[in-house]
Amino acid sequence: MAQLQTLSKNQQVVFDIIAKAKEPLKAYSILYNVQKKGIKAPQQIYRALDKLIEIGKIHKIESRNAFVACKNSNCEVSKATAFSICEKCEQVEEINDKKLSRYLANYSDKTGMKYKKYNLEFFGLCRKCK
Amino acid sequence: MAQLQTLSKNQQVVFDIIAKAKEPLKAYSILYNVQKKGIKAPQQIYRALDKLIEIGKIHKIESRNAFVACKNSNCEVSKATAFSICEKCEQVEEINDKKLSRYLANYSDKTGMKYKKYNLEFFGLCRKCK
DNA sequence: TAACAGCTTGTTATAATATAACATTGTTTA
DNA sequence: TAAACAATGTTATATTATAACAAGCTGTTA
Repeated sequence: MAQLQTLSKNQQVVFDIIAKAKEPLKAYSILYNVQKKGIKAPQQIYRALDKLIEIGKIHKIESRNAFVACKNSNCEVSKATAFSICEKCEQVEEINDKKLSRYLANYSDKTGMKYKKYNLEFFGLCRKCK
Repeated sequence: MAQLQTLSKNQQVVFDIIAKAKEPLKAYSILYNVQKKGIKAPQQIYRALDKLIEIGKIHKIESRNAFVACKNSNCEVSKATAFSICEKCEQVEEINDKKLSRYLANYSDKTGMKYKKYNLEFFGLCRKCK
């Protein structure tokens, strides 16, 4: 069951900007965009980002140091993420594919490691750019 | 066919340190370790790293901003990478699993995107830490 | 051999990303 | 209401990465 999560003021401000954006946003670009709302320091952004990631409202695109809103199972803790990234226009889409996520969630290797989480990033050219 | 690649002086120095390390190395930690060899500036490290990645001798662990030597198909351009990362001891292993790599290399989603590359990072606790 | 192209190096400076540390305020809840 | 916890504000600093420019090496070719 998705838990209703009340966002704090800063968390809501940061989330709204990310959710409205069409592309992944960088922390400092978020910062510049919210300075009129009284948020002045990187720390405030990063704290909000950390919390939003923790509760699964956003994801970090590790290869880009940028953040996107979760489009899949809103409000669920994010421990299984997959993205497609266009190397030309930098458009990022979250992949929502039950088969893929089931495959990866059940994956176990020979080292005996127990996985709790994964992140997969595909790179290529999107339909427009190819 | 794996192409024999001659590394330049700086490239070799940086590669040797990464290859000898038991854990992923950060760029600046590499820098501190090679200052006795005459390499003084970050730029020299990053240039070597870029080249080594390009020719597939090392990989970047994106979630850690750290670098490991390729243990799989040495000297092949790296476009399909998978790692297991222990969240406690930070040990990283490259996963070499034909089935997994075949599955991901052939993966295509409904957006019509053509993938040339992927990177997968699994997180959990290694055998020692769990 | 001179001119050039391509790659690598060296160097200084600076940009971009992220966290430490400390003081304060708000909000639950026992 | 006091203790516990979450969130905020703020200054400073650490960490990661690139820009920009000058120069050296190596092989080609005209």
